[in-house]
Amino acid sequence: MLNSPQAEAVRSLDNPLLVLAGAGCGKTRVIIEKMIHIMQIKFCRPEQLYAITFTNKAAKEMQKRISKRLPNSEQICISTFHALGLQILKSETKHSGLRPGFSILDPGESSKIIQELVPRGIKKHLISELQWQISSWKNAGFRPSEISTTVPLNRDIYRQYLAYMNHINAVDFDDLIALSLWLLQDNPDVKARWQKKIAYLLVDEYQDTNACQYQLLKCLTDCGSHITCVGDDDQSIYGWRGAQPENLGLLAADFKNLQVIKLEQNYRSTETILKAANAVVQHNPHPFEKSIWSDLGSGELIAISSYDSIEEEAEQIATAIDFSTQHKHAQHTDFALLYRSNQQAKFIEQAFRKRNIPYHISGGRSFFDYAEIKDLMAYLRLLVNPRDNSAFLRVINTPKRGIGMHTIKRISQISKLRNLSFLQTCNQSDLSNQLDPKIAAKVRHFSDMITTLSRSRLPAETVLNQLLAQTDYINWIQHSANNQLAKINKTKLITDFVKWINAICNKQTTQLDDLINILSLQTNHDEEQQQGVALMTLHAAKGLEFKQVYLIGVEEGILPHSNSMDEADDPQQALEEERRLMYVGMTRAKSKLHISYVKKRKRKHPGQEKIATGPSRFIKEIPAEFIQTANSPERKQKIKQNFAALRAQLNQNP
DNA sequence: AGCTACGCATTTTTT
DNA sequence: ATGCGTAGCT
Repeated sequence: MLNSPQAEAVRSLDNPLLVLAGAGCGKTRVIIEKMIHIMQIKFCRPEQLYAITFTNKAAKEMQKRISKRLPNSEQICISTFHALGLQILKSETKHSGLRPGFSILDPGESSKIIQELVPRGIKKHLISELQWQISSWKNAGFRPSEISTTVPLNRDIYRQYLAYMNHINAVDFDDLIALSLWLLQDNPDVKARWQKKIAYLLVDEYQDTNACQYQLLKCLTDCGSHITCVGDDDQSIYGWRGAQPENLGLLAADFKNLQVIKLEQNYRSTETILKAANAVVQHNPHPFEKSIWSDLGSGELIAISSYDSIEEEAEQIATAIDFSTQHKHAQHTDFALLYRSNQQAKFIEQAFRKRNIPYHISGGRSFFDYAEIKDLMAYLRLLVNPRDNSAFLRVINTPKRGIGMHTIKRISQISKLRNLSFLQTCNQSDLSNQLDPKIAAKVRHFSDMITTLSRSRLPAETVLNQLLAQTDYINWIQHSANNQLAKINKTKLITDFVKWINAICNKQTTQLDDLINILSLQTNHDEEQQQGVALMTLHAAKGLEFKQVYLIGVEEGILPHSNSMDEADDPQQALEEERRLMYVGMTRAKSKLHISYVKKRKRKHPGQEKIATGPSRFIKEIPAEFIQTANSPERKQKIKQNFAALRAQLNQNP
């Protein structure tokens, strides 16, 4: 059953709608019910219904939930912002300046391109700063011509970057949104077509939209009535990526007759957890007043513990979870450990492995981060997009075929002179005049293989198998692995990739270029192997819930993170965002929240001495009435139990 | 000359 | 456990 504001949000179809929903108040549910409602009253055809999320995970989850309720749900367009951008760019190649088969580059590749555009000898951190600058300009929706900067050189590099990306027929993640926006702005007829195509637009996690995404939304709906945005300003944690929680306010200014509905009843957490989280986030200024409440009872107090070292923190938590699962009927999946940065997971993993506690890490290293997968992706990209120099550079000598840096430099020079891509240059008939004939033969062998395969028009899975066979890739991987385990793991990686591709091909498209684009936007393969205790960053935890949550490393310098304030142009805003991160973490817990901090922690790289760190200021913002203090009788009792359990275990396996 | 292999510093959050 | 710089090696 929906509560009355939820039901009102679902039924409100005649005006633009903003749903301000607190954590755990059922905002995703509103989106799903609203889609079902729209379909049931036949307000539009399913392919005209668009739901936009930020992560693939959220999109998948939504797709799954709606497929249980509607027969033709797969025709509804549920996608991420980036996937929508891709869809627009792909269907409008006539106007975008891109050619079919264009590549999506990852940030590593885009960094290398910037490196090439910048004067030689520029320090690495300046390059990443420039990359960040370009990204921010795109996130703001600024074209090079629209920028007034104190450093005109940066703007020139931005311009050159866009030109080079176009030359190699590639886009980066930010381009998917920015180029889509510019395309619609420049072509009113295309814009009109898309506005017609989208009968109703629903946006999840609206507070995470950046200026560019906001403008895109405005373009797609023409400030029309058929938009529903769902968001929570207290959960805006992507400011560093250009997200503007101000977009919540802009909506009222730009969309006529905006209706605002608040969802304030929380169905997730106990009153204790909710009140404590609210008390923390109330230290931030609030343009929109919300008062979240719950009728789930007060429940347990929040446990706050301090430890001498990160190792001890990990050991104690592992022991406690072990104890709960063995003696208190708790499931491993009831628990989540949340932390500020990925590296904090390392010690927890060690402690968990020692005790054979099952766990999974989400968000960390993904399938697509493995060099082998990047190699194969680059091969596939090059087949579809012969202008993709980034892909070319990755695979020209992988596996090693005796083509080294100097040869590559030479190919690059010739390419520049003739305004060709690297692969096109390799296909030139006079190549053997330009290079050492022996090396030219090797280069030619490579380019022939690529060209033949790309012309073959074979189905994706066959192409991949051919590629693996002709490059002898698996053999090379096994040869380069230095131990047996690595050999097995890497081979499995490849076979998993092949399986993965077969699965996608069987399900939908066999077009190689579609396949590659889908894969490029896939960051982690969060397949249903989500067993055991969940380990993830606070960012990755948004939208999820767990019976018991451990927030670890809640110290000054970690949460709030020192870098976030040092590097921000507005430290106050950065601090507020860190506080919201704390709020998001706390509100993930349904019944029990544990918070811990460490007294001494290894600091940065130089000299590895441990430095004393204090508990986070956010801990002090939790009213004492909700806290079960570390030296309370219950706490002491628990420590005794844990210690006994640990000793028993150590005695069992000496 | 040009390529391969061994070694040294690196992590805030993500599509 | 990756990416870049400097040696040996063919």
